[in-house]
Amino acid sequence: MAEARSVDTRERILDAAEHLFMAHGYEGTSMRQITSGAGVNLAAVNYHFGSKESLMQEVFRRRLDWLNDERMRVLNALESEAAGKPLKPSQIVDGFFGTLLRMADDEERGGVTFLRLLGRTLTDPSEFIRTFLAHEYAEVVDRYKEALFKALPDVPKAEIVWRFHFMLGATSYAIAGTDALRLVTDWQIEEEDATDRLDRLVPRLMSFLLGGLRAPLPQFSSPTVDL
Amino acid sequence: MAEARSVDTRERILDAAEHLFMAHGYEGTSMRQITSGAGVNLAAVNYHFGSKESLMQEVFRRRLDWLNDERMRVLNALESEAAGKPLKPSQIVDGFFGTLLRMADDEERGGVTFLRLLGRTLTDPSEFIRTFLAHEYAEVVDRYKEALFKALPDVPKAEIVWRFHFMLGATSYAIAGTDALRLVTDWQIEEEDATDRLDRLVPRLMSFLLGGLRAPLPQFSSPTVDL
DNA sequence: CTATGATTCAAACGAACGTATGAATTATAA
DNA sequence: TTATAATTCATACGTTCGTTTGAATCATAG
Repeated sequence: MAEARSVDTRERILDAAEHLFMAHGYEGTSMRQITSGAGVNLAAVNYHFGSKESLMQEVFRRRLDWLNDERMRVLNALESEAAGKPLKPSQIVDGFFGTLLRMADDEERGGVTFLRLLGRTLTDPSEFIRTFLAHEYAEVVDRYKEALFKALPDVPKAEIVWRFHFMLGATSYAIAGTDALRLVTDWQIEEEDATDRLDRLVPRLMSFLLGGLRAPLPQFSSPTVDL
Repeated sequence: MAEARSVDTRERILDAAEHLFMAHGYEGTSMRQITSGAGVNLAAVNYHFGSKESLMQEVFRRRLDWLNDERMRVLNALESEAAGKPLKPSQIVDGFFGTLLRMADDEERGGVTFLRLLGRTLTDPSEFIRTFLAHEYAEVVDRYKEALFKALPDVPKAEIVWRFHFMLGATSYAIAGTDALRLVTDWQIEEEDATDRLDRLVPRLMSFLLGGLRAPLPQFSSPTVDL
């Protein structure tokens, strides 16, 4: 078997695809853009991955396998250290979302490119993508949900699930980077440069997520509560 | 001028496009899907709108013009009633995000279909779409940011802008509907049916957003704060 | 060195894409 | 009714899409 070349080619394709899918989306990226971006022959994608869909899945699997393993490892460590007692919500939130955000600094694991790709893809309309991601995430999400149930016994489970969902949305936007509505413009934030911004993003987002997670429960029945 | 037919045709195209863009995205929807979905000739889109891009913009303009006018109206009313005093954060958040969410019940203004489309499009990679949306939103976002600055004088402006961004993300996911990671499954929330869910979503999300907006400020310097 | 399998390559496939055309049809106004 | 403008229609254009093919090139094991 001649592996030396093919491994290189596979990796080059994955890198190019990751970047292009991030920049232009799945449907908006053509095979020819990918292969020429990777400097390989057009047929290489179908040879190594079978199809464009399979390539997309492999782009995510390469990163998500490590991420979700790491999330599991962190949660297991926290729980064994707690010895049966409930964890702090901040620990759980940091284990799930902090672990994700810290990938931004890890260029070997895709860095900001993959994070932006993931953030944008979570709302992607393509059915096969959402199905694939849901499957990749199912186990780890379940574990973290259970941990939150135990950590917040007074909050209805349905409420926790919703707030998990909201936290995912806030995080997704935080990492999608290019602010959807140009809310964060450079002239507005004079005091920090671009390198600082990422370091500060994590504590910023964590404060927000925890504030939302532990907010007072909503009052359904009463009309127009004035809080 | 023969308006009777063309207005019908225009509207039918916009309705079909709105639904298809929501379900399959901009790039994932073809002109032929749109025209056959609307029951009109293939050439009708280019005749009435000029191009696919212009159609996309018109799909949004039709809804956003009303939404942002309404947001302005609400904020103006609140501010004139407050007579110079700062507004409550809850009033501002409800004016911006509540006004949006209440479109879900208004079938004449697109209902949940448009809300899902908007939620998904805010992270869309296409440059022309983000540019267009940023322009459509610029004025109203600026006014609401200023109101928040005044309502929260002790919070650094940069922090408020970021939290606005986070709130937008949480809201986007809340309305994108099809839970990205299948977090919210039917069997998990037995006590409420689908019709209830939307009514309850607004107070749920409002609690979360306000909790996040008013969360303690993040501590940047200290490593691994244990809150 | 040779044989075998893995990989790369140029070229082509049919299908679908957004758009344009010019004639046919319909509505409006004189 | 007739002239004129607006709209619809079937059809086709040129391009790009994802995928396939079969030969050429490479690496490696016997």
